Amino acid sequence: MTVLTVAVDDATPPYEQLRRQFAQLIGSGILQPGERLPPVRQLAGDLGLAAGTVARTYRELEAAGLIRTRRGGGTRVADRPPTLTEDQRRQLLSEYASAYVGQALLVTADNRAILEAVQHALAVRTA
Amino acid sequence: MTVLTVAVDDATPPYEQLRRQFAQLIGSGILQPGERLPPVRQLAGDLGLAAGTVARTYRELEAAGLIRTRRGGGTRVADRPPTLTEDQRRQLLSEYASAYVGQALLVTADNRAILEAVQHALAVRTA
Amino acid sequence: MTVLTVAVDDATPPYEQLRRQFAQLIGSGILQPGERLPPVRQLAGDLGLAAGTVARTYRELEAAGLIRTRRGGGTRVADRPPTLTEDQRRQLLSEYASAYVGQALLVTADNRAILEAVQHALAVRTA
Amino acid sequence: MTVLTVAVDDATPPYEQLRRQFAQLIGSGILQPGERLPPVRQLAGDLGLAAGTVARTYRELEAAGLIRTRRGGGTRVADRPPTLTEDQRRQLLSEYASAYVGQALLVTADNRAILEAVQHALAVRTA
DNA sequence: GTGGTCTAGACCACC
DNA sequence: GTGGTCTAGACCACT
Repeated sequence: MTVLTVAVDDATPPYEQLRRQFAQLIGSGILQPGERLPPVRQLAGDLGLAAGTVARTYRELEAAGLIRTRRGGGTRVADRPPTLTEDQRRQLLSEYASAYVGQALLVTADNRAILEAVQHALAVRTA
Repeated sequence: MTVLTVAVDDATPPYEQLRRQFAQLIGSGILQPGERLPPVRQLAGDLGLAAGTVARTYRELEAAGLIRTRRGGGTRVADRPPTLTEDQRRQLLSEYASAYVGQALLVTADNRAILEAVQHALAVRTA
Repeated sequence: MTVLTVAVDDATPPYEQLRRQFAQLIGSGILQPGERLPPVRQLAGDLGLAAGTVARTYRELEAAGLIRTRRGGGTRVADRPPTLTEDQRRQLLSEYASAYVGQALLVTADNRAILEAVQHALAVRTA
Repeated sequence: MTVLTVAVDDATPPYEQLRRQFAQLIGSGILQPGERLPPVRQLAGDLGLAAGTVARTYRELEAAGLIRTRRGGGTRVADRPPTLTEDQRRQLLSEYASAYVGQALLVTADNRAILEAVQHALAVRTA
């Protein structure tokens, strides 16, 4: 679970950085339904955060239906994480791609490299 | 210039959202060297922000060498925006791609759609 | 910590006056690595400034790598403040000396007094 | 007269940077009583400033008694620039030296280099 | 309690 | 008219 990182110098607050990472891990299936998340205090210690900060992340993930917390039973990925309509999927994917291309163009004018970087990332993620 | 937007409900602070957007517009060449940026107060009004917030965005862009401001003379894109080494380019591109793929997998498991969305965004941007 | 002062009638803005003073205190070792800086609001109150003004000073010092701030955790001198190349050192020292001599000549034509004032200041600082 | 420079990226406003430089040139005798200063518009053009900015510098120098302006007669160094008491001289010199030492310590811990830089600057100035 | 950000409006420096 | 800085106070994120 040490895939998780928090960049202190990022203007985006830690609880939100964490939330996004969990959302990705769950949405991509790397974290499977029913799988256990690390205890709040342990994760907080590992990342150098206060427990309350991690607790807030879990609270927001639960509100979004991505995880479920049971008293004394730890925190687990929800059995059936909420889904989107096909239209919403397309819309979001298009926005993400546009944002990525915007960033990538800042860094290279090479369209081919921009595509290959995605292929590479896909290969790594779905390995 | 109304391509610029600020999402109030985003945890990332407005001055930083704006900064990133300008960085992309400049890096991708949509804003050309020497081209004028909107006056601080006008942009602030358009976006519903305080002038100081936009001023901070401009200040940070100038510190990064992307723009050049002259008191009383407006704000323009720098003549020679700073460049990166080839290694830095590759590193950044790889990070961006990884983040995009992470988001995309949240929304679809279809690798082909993930790539096509990038191709589409490229087509639009470089049109 | 009341070595710090802000001259209201100086054309140099307060945030910059403060920044320079801290830079000197840190660079000369009067403020040691790890040592705590006064809280933003306390310092602001002591100096008759708005909190945001002091906050800006701290922000710029952090950007320069001289200090390290942690949300909710106060502000401290960085562990390893950044260093300069030998060439940069010589260049800067030469500029500072030239500026000093320029000021001193305004006030006395006595070369010996100009040197002795420096010796005296050195004795005080490194005491 | 091209000894004069204005650093655009300095937080100290141009009119004040200029004022200090003239004060030094006059106080150190490099500009002699009665000697002519460059016309406002010419100097403004050379430095890339608006005429009003230079005019303000001259206005403040005249208010301080360092120069005198006569209609149609250009601007000249005052015949008897105002002087300071011996105590004021000592006090100011001490402050300047202290500021110099503060800056220098930021850049080198070598007391000897700090003194030699002053000797060098003196040699250049009084050459 | 500590730092970060934002607003609203004011004044200054500059072109 | 344009950018820069400051204030005063509010709310948020974090320890």
